[in-house]
Amino acid sequence: MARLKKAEREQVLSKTRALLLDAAAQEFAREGYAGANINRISQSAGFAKGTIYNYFPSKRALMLALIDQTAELHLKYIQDKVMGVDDPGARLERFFEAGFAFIPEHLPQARVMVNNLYGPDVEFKEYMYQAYLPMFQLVGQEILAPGIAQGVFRQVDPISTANLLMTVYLGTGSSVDDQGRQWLPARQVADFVLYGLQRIE
Amino acid sequence: MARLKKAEREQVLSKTRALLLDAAAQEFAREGYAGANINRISQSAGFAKGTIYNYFPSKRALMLALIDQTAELHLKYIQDKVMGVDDPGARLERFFEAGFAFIPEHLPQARVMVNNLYGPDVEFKEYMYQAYLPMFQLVGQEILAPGIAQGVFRQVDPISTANLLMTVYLGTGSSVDDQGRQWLPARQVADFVLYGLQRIE
Amino acid sequence: MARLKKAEREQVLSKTRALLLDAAAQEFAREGYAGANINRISQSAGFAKGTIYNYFPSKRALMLALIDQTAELHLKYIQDKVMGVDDPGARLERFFEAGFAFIPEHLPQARVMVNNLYGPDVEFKEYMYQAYLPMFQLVGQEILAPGIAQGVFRQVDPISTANLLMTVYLGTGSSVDDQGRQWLPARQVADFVLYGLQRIE
Amino acid sequence: MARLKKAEREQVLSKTRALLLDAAAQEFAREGYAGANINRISQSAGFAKGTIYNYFPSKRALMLALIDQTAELHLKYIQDKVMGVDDPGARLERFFEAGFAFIPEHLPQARVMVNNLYGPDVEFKEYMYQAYLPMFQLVGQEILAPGIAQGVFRQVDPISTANLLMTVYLGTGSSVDDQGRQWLPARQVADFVLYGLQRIE
DNA sequence: TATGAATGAGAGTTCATTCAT
DNA sequence: AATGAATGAACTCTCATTCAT
Repeated sequence: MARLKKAEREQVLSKTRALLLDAAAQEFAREGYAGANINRISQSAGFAKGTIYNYFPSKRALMLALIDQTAELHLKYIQDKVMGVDDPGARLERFFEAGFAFIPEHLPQARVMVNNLYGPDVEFKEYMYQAYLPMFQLVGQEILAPGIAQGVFRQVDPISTANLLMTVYLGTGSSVDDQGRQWLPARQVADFVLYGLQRIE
Repeated sequence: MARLKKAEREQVLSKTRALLLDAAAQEFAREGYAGANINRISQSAGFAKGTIYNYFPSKRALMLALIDQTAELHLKYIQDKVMGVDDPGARLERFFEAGFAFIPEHLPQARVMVNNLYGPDVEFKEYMYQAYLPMFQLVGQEILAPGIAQGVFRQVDPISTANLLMTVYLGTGSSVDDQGRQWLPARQVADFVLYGLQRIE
Repeated sequence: MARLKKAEREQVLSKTRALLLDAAAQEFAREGYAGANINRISQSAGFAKGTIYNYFPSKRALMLALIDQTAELHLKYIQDKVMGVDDPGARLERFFEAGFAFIPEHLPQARVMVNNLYGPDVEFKEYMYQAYLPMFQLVGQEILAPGIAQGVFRQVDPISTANLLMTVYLGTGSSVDDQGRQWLPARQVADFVLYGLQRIE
Repeated sequence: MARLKKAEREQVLSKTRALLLDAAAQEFAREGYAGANINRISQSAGFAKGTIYNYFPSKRALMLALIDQTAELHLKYIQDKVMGVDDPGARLERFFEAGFAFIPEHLPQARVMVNNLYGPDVEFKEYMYQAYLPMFQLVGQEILAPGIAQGVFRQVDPISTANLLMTVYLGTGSSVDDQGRQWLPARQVADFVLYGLQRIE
């Protein structure tokens, strides 16, 4: 039997892993963590029941890996766009724009994140905060703080406001129906927040 | 004919029911719906495991009953306070005030509501919307609409803004740690929203 | 409170008992013994759950009482008609005639008897044999034996043939659909058996 | 790809299935359907309690599979012997002979069939009729019809008489005690029926 | 690495039975 | 005698996980 070269093998491995994580996202999104069926995940990814345990030691570990992957993906998706401009107001607009664009493109992942954030499992919730820390910091340090310093935004506490913005973003972003249509228009949410942050001259 | 008088019997029944719903709220809050153990609920309410089925035909029905009970309680708690004043701005302040006060007083119930609202179970989600419709209407028709009409608030769409306010309220309200301390100060959230609604002269 | 006279009280008691046995017959017929619900029996007889235990100490005892009652009723129904004539051939005809007439008139009871006779519960089966002994004897001693003695029937073993006749009767008699219509015509079964017993001259 | 060769795997699977069906037959025969314990079946077949659900999706499905298997086995057992001779009278003798021989060799299965046939569960009853249709047809079309055509049997309706014969066969065949001894001698039953069918010259 | 049969703890639910009233 | 709330054993079924191949 021909041996795969190391690089090839790793590619196969990581492809399998990605397939499994993707299937997991869909299952977790549809059924919730407790209701998710790990055999079904493995099979809908195209593998047999047991295969998933070659990649993740347990159902919980699978969720944690999915959180990690999503947080990274999510940040990368938003960060580039936000940092592409300099003005804090424009950055905030970009944040909402990219943030809301991310959701329909990665609907299952987004749903799982929201489920975890507002769900009962404290381990997942804490893990989420760790994983999303960079995004909190992006909002707090790269958008709000400079905006306040430059007088673009009114004087608010950057940390708790970052929190608030994230809450609004995630809460409204998750308000999608089964076809992924948002019933709280992104534009309007962004407008509301921008308005609420603006300095009155 | 029953030996207990009708009134007595009904009192016992509704007390048991209330105990069970209370225990259910705690269990659902701690474990989530899927993770909740219905026998444990019955037992932590002080009954044997079978007893709960004398009151609720299934685990799902128990959750639906809890949603109903909480929505009613929640509305009553907030409505009185909101309607106690006339000015729309004051009403909005009262709404947040009472809303945030409700949460630590009924922490398990509040958590369960948020879990359902942001959780994966669509039946529960839809049931929640039905049950909370009166509160949506309170915000839209008794606070926002008159406020806009009187020029207290700027021109926004009352329906989707009611939605947004509810989202902010629930999203931030649920951001409590295990001791029920809110890490997004209610005052600040309310201020932000009030600021965002105010008309600029 | 007016006391009922002893006779009246006994009448009420026995009426309640009869109602319960009747409801039991229907439930057992529809659900089988194991599937029968004792609360449902009590309630469909017009009483509360617990009442049935004032009359029968257990579910098994209820079935045994039903077997007793039915066997007695069944025998009485057939015996009179059979003994009303003298000729063994006529008696056999009467036996099938009355036997098949009994079934649609007491369909639930008949079904329960057949279930027990061909069912897995050996206690019930043995109890049935005891309870139906008089009917076996009716067939063997009042129909077959004199018939053979008089040369009306051919020489067969009266005991095992009685058994066979009962089997044919019960087996074919139980072949009724949900409206109680027999799909093995009684007339034809009787003819077949009579033909098989006749002496060839 | 599975490591066992396909043929090997299928053999293991069908052996396990057969063990489970056999254990099921014994349990159903002893306890009846409703009283049967599905975990006990799995364990008495030598497996853990969950294993049975890898082979049958539910208790009902297990029973249906058992009916199918038994009907097929039963038919094959009888058909060969019946069709081995040409004369309708001989065929009828063979039918009873083989039929009665089948029962002690497959006692649990036979009992379950009779339980279903005379039991309260209409779905099982109907399924039984479907599954045993070929045997009905064997009796009607390969034994009675030619026998009547050739003048060996008297003029009877082949369909309802087939029904009657099956009833007699099953009813008397099931009259066995716990050691499998028939208390209605097969010979005698067969004789009776043969006698009843014969043409009187 | 992939497989899938086997495992067994644990869940929701049913219901015969008890008993205080 | 009648009631019906309470009980808890027992049941069917699910599924995360293991492991021999």
